[in-house]
Amino acid sequence: MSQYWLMKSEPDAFSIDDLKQQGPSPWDGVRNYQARNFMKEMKIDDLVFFYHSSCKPAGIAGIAKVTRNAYPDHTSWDPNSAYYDPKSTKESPRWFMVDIELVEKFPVLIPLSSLKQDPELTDMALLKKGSRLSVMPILESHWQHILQSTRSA
DNA sequence: GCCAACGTTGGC
DNA sequence: GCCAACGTTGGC
Repeated sequence: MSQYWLMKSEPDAFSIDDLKQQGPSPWDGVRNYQARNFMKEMKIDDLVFFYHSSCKPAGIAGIAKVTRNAYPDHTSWDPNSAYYDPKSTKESPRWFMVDIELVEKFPVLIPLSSLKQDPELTDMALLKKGSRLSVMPILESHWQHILQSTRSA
C-alpha cells in the first residue's frame, strides 16, 4: 500500500526547482535516526510533500515521488563530504537515502502559516511545537485535505 | 544509566 | 540574529 510523506529541504541547498532540473535525485545527508528509519519504510511510488524550510515563506512547495527504495548514503563514507560519518562503513552502513523525483510543483507554495490555521491539521507532526524532524509520515486524510485545499484555492 | 554541555534545527 | 526545542556526546 502506498504511503504519504513529507521531506524538508532548505531551498538554498536543494529546492524543488533543483529537483525538477535534476530529475530523480538522491536524498542524501540525513543524519537523524528517526528520519532515517522513516526513509527505510519508504517504497517506490510513495508520494512526498516537498517542504521548503528556513526560508520565507516556509511551506509545501509541491509533490515528489519515491523512485528508489532506501540504500546506503555513500556521502557518509566520504571524508571530504560535509555528511561524513566515520562510524558508517561500507560493511555496516549507518545512514541511508532514497531517490525521489518531481511530480508537481504547486503554482503557489502552501505556506506553513496556512497549515497552522487549518483546524483539520492540528495533529500533524510538522506543526507540533519544537518538531525538527526532516522526514515524516503524513496521514492520508491530511494529505487529501491539504491537496483539496490547494486545488480549490 | 544519568545528565550537563554542546551543537543543530528552524520559525520568527 | 534570537532562541526554544531537540538530539547527541561524553564524563562520571
